Amino acid sequence: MVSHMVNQSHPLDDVFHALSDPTRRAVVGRLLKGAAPVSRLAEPFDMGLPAFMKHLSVLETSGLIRTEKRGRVRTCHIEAARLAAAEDWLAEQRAEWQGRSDRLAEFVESQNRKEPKA
Amino acid sequence: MVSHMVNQSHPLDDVFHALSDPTRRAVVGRLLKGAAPVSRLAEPFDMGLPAFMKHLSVLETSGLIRTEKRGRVRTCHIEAARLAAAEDWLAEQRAEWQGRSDRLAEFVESQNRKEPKA
DNA sequence: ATAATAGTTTGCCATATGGAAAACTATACG
DNA sequence: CGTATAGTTTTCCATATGGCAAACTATTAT
Repeated sequence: MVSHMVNQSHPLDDVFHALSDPTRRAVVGRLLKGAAPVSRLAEPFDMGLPAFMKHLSVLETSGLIRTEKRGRVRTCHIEAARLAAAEDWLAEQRAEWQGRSDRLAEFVESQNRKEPKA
Repeated sequence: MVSHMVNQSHPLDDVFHALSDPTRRAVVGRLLKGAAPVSRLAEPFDMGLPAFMKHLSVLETSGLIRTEKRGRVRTCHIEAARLAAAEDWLAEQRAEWQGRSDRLAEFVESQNRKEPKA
């Protein structure tokens, strides 16, 4: 139902979602070693082509891969910049966390909450 | 080195899935700045507490946060190590990609495929 | 003791996801 | 031409996700 869904879909939503599946992470890992056509990519996996194509579709929607069809063969390539986008977000978060000087103080405070108002 | 075949169920599934939602990423970002109780965390979001608790549950299952209840207040903390796990995976992938010496050749080849039959 | 607070549990609903099987399209190949 | 190959589309199904409202529990606060 669209009426109550705000859906400000951030591109990172799709990237992280794409990476949340082991098949798709494996495909990414494979494509990082070089481009490959659909059926060769699908070989290692125990599922039908239609199911596998859905994974490719999720990856392509996320921008992690791009594909092009020549004749009857669709070749898939990695789009490393998208991977970098995810890595960048994580790096920013880590920087935020590492930059904090009051993490210990915060822990102490959380202990103090045992006594609500001192 | 486990990484060249099909991955089965992996904790990374849960971490990336947790990060694929903007509400949950925002919660992570908030918690990186300091621990907080459920209702304070929930304040910025336009949804009921039950829905919000589901997000917290996803985060906790992923290991990205941990929570502890004192009295009637449940305090949530970030688990930065889990964030690092995701970042590490991405860094490994990037290293793989950056380590390849034939990326340019591959790119040129992909360009050539646009011309019918060299 | 009562009431407010902070979460939690329980139903319920619409949509998305991940898979299968079957039928189909479009290119190669012989 | 006919046939194998490489994808694609379609239909169907079970489960998961993300949200709501209402009822409930457990702790403070008055």
